[in-house]
Amino acid sequence: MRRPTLNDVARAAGVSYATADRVLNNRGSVSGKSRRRVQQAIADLGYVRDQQAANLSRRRQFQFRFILPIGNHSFFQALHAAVAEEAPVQRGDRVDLSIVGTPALNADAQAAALDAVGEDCDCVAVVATRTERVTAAIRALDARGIGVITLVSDAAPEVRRAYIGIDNRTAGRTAGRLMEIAHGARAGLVLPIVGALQASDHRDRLDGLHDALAGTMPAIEILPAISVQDRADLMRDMLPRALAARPDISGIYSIGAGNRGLLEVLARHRGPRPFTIVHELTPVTREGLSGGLFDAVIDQKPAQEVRRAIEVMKAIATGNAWRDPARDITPAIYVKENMPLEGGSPRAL
Amino acid sequence: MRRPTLNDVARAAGVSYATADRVLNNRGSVSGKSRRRVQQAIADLGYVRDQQAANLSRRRQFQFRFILPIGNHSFFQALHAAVAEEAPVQRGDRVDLSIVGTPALNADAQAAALDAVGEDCDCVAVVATRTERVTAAIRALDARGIGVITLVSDAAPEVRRAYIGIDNRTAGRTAGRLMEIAHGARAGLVLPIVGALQASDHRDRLDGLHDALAGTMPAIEILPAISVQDRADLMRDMLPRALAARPDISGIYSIGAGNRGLLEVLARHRGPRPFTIVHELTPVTREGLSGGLFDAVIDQKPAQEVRRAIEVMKAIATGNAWRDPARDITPAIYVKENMPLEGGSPRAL
DNA sequence: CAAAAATTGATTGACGTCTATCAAACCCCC
DNA sequence: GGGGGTTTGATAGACGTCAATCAATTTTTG
Repeated sequence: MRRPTLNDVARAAGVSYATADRVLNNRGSVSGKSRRRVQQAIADLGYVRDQQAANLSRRRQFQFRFILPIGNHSFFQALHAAVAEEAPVQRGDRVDLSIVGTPALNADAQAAALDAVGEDCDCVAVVATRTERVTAAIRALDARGIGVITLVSDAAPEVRRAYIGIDNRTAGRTAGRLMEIAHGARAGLVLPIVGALQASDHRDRLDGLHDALAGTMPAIEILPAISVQDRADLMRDMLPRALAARPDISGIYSIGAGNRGLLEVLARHRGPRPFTIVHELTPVTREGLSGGLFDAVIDQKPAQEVRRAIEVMKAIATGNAWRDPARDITPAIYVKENMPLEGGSPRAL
Repeated sequence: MRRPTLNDVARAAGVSYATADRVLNNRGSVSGKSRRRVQQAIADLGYVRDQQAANLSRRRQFQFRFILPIGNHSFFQALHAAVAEEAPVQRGDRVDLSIVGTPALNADAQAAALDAVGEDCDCVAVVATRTERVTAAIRALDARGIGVITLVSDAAPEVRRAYIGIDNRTAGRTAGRLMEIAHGARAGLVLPIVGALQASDHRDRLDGLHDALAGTMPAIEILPAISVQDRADLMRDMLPRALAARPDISGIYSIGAGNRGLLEVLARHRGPRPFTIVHELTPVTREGLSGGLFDAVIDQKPAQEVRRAIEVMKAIATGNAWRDPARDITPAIYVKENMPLEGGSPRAL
């Protein structure tokens, strides 16, 4: 019951190993008859190429580079940690991961990091900004034969090979639906809080919120978004004023970061607490969920995205097909009860 | 910049390949001095054993068996499909998956399937029932050196190596929290629908619902559960009567299967529609979500569970440590907006 | 029919690790 | 310092595939 090798295939097809190899890897010239017999034998025996032996023989070693924003956002830190955690595991499978950090939202730095990718690199994943410079840099890399995928934040779709990340408009719609559920069939007033409206992901989420709440009856209205630059201090400053101005606010949708400030403001808030949705599972948002100050977290599961990215990068590097990631990467909804445990250290046998 | 091999390590440590190998795989006898020098060299060079070459050389081939319930429940079909889909992929990585179906909820058949596992099998995953016979069968397998993990439904924790699946009580609590959110701060009446209360997963979910809604103010009350045996026809029969008996029902929590019937009943239902939560993303529940008759689906992401199970089985078979799956396997909440697309065919390059 | 071209077979040496064997070198103890 | 045990080195043949070479055979072509 040993699994068949290419030698078995050759024997079954009545040809030499060399010919079977030529068919399998279509190289050299093979007559139609031999080709058919080999393919038949492959089908009959259920032969599947041993990837591990193949990789060994080809001395195939993948170099993948992740270009990630650095910054004190917990989300980026989590993303970074997720890549770092995969590195030693992948190392044993002949895949080397390297990480380059760039200042967040800096298109020049990103383009520079892309340009700096060496020839030995097989594929690049970048948390992209959608700018001319980055588009050009990605195109240049592709011309050098190095595929680029985008992670978390997309670039121009025509230049990258795949995008691994959630659709932010969908995320916003999901938040809107939760708002609607939380309002029952009552009217309401939702305050969106963004980092900056220039950021396309924030804008998309806000658009999604509008999509979902348009035409609710009775109406759930949406206030103009306040911008806190993803900073907790600005949140502490601006949010109380906004809440004071409109005491009838029944929902808060925090689209970006700075949620430490949000948490503090809500803790001090008098009166009925607005239904509060925030983004990304981080220490702060976990605290908010457990403490009951945040009602729901919309998360993109960065660790899963990273694993998925590596899968797709392998497929690109080997020229195989891959599953369209858009199908299974959707924003996750966490409430207090289904929030996953933090950490997750390996358990000894 | 080739990655270091064990030969490089030996050279750096100033010992022979044989000695380095003895240290790495601790076999034979090695002096403390040599051992230290080799370990130092491993650390210095950042040597990581090439798993693929190692597997090849050991002719390590894993045989994993999945023992799954058969039945016309879409969930089990999805689980089956998920395993079947992984099979060819894993095949290329020297892992053979085989599936054995047993009649659902039949402990004898399950125990028989466990007993029938051959010596060449390295690890077994079973959707278990928590019964004496199954416990004994698992223990017997373990005694033969074949580890057993449970999938989706747990057995006695002391006999299995790991459980891959959601905590059903948590799932029930999650449903309860959604109910609470949907009720705003209003009173309500929730009707739970189970397959059978003997099934521990259904009982756990129901308990979770009670946990979450206990002490809500004003009270959200929970009716006694009706049992529809996971059958759509019984659902069509019993549910309308239950709804007629208590027109003030404001929420429905469908804990098991038979949701085709639920969908039809809700479509015909007059008056305000109860907030409806169901389990498992299947064609029927997708339809319910898109059509707006179901409000939320709690899903256990079977495909992800299967991949996770294979990972853990590999770790068990090789004697490595594995991550505690309980940390990241939590019930997912889907609403209409964040529901993943069906299918997910591979995309060509 | 002969020459040219296409196809095939046989073989070889990697790739990095595992496993085993045998002889040589070293250590400790009496 | 000699004997017994322990540690070490050197080496070789797998594992399944890749990639290449060269000679032998078949087919095509003029």
